[in-house]
Amino acid sequence: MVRMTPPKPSLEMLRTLTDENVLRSLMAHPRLTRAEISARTGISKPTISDSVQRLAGAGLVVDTGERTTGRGRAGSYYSLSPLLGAALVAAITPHGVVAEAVDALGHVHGRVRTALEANAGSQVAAEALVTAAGQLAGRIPGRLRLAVVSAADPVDRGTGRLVHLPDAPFLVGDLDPATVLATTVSGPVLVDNDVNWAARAEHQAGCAKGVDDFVYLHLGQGLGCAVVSDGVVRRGHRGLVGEIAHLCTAGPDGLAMAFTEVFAVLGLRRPSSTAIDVPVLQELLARHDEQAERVRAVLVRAIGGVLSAAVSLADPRMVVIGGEWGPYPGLITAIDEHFSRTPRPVPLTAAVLSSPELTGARSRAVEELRSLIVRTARPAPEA
Amino acid sequence: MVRMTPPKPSLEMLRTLTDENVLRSLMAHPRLTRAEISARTGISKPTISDSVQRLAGAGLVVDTGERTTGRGRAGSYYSLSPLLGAALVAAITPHGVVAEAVDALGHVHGRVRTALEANAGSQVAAEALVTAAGQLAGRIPGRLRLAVVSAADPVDRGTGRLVHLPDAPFLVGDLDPATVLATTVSGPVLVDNDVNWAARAEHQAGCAKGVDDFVYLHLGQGLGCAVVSDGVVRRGHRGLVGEIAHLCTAGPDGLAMAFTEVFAVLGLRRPSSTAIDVPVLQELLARHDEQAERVRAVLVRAIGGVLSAAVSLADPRMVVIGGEWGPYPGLITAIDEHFSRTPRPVPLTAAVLSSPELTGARSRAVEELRSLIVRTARPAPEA
DNA sequence: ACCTTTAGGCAAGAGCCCTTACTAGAATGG
DNA sequence: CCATTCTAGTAAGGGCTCTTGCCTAAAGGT
Repeated sequence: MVRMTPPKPSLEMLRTLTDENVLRSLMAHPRLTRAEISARTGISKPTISDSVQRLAGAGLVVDTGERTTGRGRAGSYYSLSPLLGAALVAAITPHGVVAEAVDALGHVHGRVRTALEANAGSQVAAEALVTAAGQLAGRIPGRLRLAVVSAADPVDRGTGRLVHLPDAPFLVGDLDPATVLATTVSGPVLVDNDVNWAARAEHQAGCAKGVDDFVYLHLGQGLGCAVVSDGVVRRGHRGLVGEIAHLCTAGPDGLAMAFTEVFAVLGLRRPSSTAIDVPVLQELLARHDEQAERVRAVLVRAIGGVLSAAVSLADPRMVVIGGEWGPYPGLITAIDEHFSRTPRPVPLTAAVLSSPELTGARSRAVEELRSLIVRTARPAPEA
Repeated sequence: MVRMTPPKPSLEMLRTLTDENVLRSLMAHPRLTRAEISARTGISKPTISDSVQRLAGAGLVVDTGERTTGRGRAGSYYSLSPLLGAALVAAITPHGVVAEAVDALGHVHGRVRTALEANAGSQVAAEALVTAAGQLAGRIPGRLRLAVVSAADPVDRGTGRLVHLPDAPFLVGDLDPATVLATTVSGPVLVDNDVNWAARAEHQAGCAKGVDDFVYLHLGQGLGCAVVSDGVVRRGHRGLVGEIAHLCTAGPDGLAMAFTEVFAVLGLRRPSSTAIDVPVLQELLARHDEQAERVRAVLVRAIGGVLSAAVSLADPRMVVIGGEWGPYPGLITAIDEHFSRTPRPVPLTAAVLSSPELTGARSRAVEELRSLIVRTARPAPEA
């Protein structure tokens, strides 16, 4: 359903729109003269001058003091006020926390890495997150106005909390980023799982660039996937799109079973855990004896079953495979070969980005920060 | 990615927006005085008067000649011009063609039904469609400005043509509604399959009203489903979302096989066809002997496998079951019971609407016609 | 007959954007 | 050194839209 009620027209709306044009121009280009903004937006010079004056008065935009050089009169460069603040981008995995601050221009202002011991627990992760956020907050001129968090666990869409699904590993553990960051970050905290952010990154700058419908299959310690439909990562009602542990597929002897169950039967799960034993699996994928071939064939068919579901329910233009062991060279070609014999084959590609979850979260953070700035025509109070 | 470049502000834009407010008001209410429009939109009376005068001059709006009665000065009623035309809504199944004309108010102006003999072929269906469209075009004051077509086959999203997938029945047959209707309909022809339209209908007015994430499972002669995500029916890259014939699920003896294969093994397909034999299946669902129970158990488990895929990849808030034999009372409760023992159960409901595909297509037609009218009201963007 | 109520019109005013024309200032070229 | 040329920015005026406030017209109630 499209918007039923168009917005009420008013002169204030026009002014706001002009200001938005100016701000967006300065977000795309670090410094511009009023004449350049005018040329870029197609809005007349006097109108731009008015808007810049308004925005400068409100503290959103500052005269940098720099001047143009070259023929003609020197122009004054304007840019976004540094006090507009930044967004926190954080990725939490069982191995550690990575956090950075990013401003409305998309520039990264600092990066903090905290390693975590295995099984350190969500409490420790939460502390590492807060510490990192605090350090970053001290390094930037403004304050942290929002946060975008990637977590290596399913995320409840409504609450932003990490959720534990049956028979799926709970890698990070019970954690509520919004609560944890409430004191350090003044605005909204957006949380999603790493696979979804990775898919976003591959969509914007990776192997799925420009592909508006694709599926990203993550094969690592956990099993997950992301569904990008009409250019957007779809999350579903609770945010659990792509939690494929229980997807019905083919196991050994052609028996139907849950995807995660296949790994259990093959002995590829870590002891007393529902997580995949990645080292064992990688070692197995490297071998070429008969037993390894047999296991690999089972895996390929199981993954094929998952892809048949993805093709049926998402109709992707391509399938991207990522994760710790998914893009293993021999595996992809084997899946591809199996897949090409199915009734609806789809091109298969390995993910190409490193730390895609951070890239994806960062792009969302920049987007969100920009729209926050445009929405609130108000300067961030000094830190 | 949200819009990067906001629209350029101008007074013309305000005027256009005012006109759109007026038109949308008159689309929601058949006749209104200028004062009523003003009250409804919150825009001042003089502005509305200007706009109505403009639109009346352009022929989009007409003074009906009627006047208000009651206290106070009598006001003139205005309404949309009947010459604005209508949209064609058509549903094509192997059994026949149903077509109607609908105007911008959502009123149905005529309905034509043409029965088709079994296996009549797509040629005959195309002729029936053209004939029906021609009849309807003669019954309305304006002309047919667009068409929305429902077809009981998968539809290619890019071309609007019906496509034949391996191992799925090709019920209507090779048909290109856009070409067929080119002479009768002056504008765009939107085509989608009946399951997607049915899901749209259930979303807007049926059992999934207000539910922005759900899955509609169609169990009839063909097997299909629709995925509604974030309030919109998702179609995927080629428009083949929901073509679940090859989805890997559990068959007899717990063997993994394609969904449609289960029916083949159970002997529930029509002879030398990939279509489900609905009468046989219905008869079987009504029986209660041991063999029927056994077959039913297999079906329930197979459908359960499909639903596990839907839950994993779409995370619906609910599952709606429609189709000729899907909403069979005993079947739904059996699926529900089986489903409730899975790790991620989701509420199950039977579809409630009759001819949902027509309802869904009609609502899209009205929406599209309205937006077409609003678009043509604004000055044509120069080439 | 008079009052109340409502639709609609008119006039004044403010705001926003645009065009045109002008001024200011910096590099270039003789 | 001065004139030229080119560009940034400003000023003035105009057109357009929306709003407020007041007025008239017309119908119903008292």
